[in-house]
Amino acid sequence: MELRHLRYFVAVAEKENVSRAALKLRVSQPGISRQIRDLEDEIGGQLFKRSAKSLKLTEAGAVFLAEAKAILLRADEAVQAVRAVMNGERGQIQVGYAPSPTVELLPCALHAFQNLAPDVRVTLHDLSSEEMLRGLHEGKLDMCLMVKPSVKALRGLKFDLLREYPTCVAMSPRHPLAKSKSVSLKQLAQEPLLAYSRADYPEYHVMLEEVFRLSARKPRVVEEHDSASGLITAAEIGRGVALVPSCFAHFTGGRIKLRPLLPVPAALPVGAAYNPKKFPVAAQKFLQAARSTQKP
Amino acid sequence: MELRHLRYFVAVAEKENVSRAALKLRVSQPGISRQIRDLEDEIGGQLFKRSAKSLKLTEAGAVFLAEAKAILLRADEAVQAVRAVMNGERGQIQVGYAPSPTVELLPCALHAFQNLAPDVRVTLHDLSSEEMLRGLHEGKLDMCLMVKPSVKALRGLKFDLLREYPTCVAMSPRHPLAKSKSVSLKQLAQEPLLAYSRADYPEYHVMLEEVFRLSARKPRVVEEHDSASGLITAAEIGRGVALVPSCFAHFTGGRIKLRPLLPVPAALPVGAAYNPKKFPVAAQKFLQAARSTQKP
DNA sequence: GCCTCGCCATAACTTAAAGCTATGCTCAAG
DNA sequence: CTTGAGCATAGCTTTAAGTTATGGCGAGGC
Repeated sequence: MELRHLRYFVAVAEKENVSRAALKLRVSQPGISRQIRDLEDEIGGQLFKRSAKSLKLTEAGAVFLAEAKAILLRADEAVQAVRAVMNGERGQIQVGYAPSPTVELLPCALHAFQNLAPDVRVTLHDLSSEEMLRGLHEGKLDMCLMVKPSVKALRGLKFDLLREYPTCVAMSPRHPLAKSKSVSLKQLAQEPLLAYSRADYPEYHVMLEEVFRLSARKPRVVEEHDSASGLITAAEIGRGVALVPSCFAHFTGGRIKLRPLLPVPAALPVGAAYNPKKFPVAAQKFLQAARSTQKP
Repeated sequence: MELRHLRYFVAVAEKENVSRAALKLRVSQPGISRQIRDLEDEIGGQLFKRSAKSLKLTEAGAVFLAEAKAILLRADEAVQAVRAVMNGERGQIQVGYAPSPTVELLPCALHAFQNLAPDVRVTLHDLSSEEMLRGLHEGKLDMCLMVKPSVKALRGLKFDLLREYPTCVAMSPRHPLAKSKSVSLKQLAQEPLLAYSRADYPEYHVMLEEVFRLSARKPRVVEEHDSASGLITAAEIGRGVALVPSCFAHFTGGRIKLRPLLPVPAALPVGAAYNPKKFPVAAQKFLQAARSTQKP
């Protein structure tokens, strides 16, 4: 039995007339007659009561008509569904992300993507940079929102810049510097400094050195933390000040104040990394959605 | 797209290997390759990621696999369902019946049929004899449980005898005759008689004449009723006695007593009428079930 | 580093089956 | 009784499914 049999059967059943059905299906009448007979042979009984002038469904035929229509409809829907997946309108993507740097970008991107492709499920994976790059290479991740990795670390992956957050000075609202509009490098050098741990965040210390190259005094790092929340909490209770990207404002609320540093240092580049060799349409749409969000 | 494409696709997807699938399907490997390619062309995208050594489903392919399996299953079930209808194991039959004469037979038959063909729905139609015979001729009814019609009335229909109920005398439990085991024709002739109306039940009056042919005295009909319940109620309150078939015991409970008449008159023949030209398998099974019930 | 093996794709050909034209048969209406 | 609508059958054509033969590609072994 093939779908053709069902298509012919449905047409004949609805027209109760082989010739009309043949006309509609753009094939000859004997062709239909033959296929219907073959179908009846396979099922093992009559689907139509034949009279000289027309044919009517038997009870069994009526049951089969409902079934056949349902099957044909289902087949149509299946093709539609698969095409939707191929067009990135349906399906699932695996997205890695670095929580702190993407605190502003990620919600915006997700929101825009929700409108663009509501039937694509996004699975988020909170991962380290290394894990993300590995996941992209292995094909386990479709895209990652993260701080721009070094060209060497990318090894064939692509990176699209989506945001740049200037580095700011974070401090307790009660800190004297919180009253001024900005902080000079000279002022900063006199403060006890809170930093990310050198072991886990070597790039952060590269950035620190870069900032203090223009300064006579070396930075006085009094504490190291292995997470953004630890760093922020330490700043909040006044153990020192920290250099953080401006986007941290989105999750610190009023706990700390952020003040621009002068001269303005290099900004933190945040964006999407992906493997151009394996970049599903749905993930492309996600990137497109992320790109469409305004850079504030 | 044909079911063949789906069958091939499912086999390849499950084996992740065209050659093995070809072996299982008993066709050559290039044949399968070709059909899969045609399928992909029609859908408009890849269902498999090809590598030299094997092939794996794409995301779209995975979605289509689930759909294809469901469609094939559905098609199988459809054929099974239709075959069940053809075998009279499923479907619907229209059964006419005369309520009073079938009060014992009908429940027995329905019960037996319930066991024999639980998935056939029986639609019951309480009809007059004429309506039943007409319905059978017109094909609106598949079978009728009724008093045997005259050969002339049948006009090509068939009748199978299922029960014979001897005619009895019905009377109030307080009636003097209720104390004796049987009633003689002579005793009956002295009682005021309750009868069905001549207009609606001519056959009943033929029966009355038949019974009283052996009697010197003519029957003294004091009331005529157009329904069994009216007749029984009249007997219950002592307005006379009535000649009714013995099966009436099944719906009168203790309201009236039934006593055999001596000499025993012709019994009431009750059975199934049907049109042999149009006698669905399910209806045949119903008749078979009815026949299988014990004649009490 | 090259060979071999397993597996898929393509090409060319064969065969099965879908489809076409022509025609016959049947029943109903005129 | 004829006519015509409409289904079935027969015989032939064409399409497409299926076959065998072969080439190419990458993994794994020597």
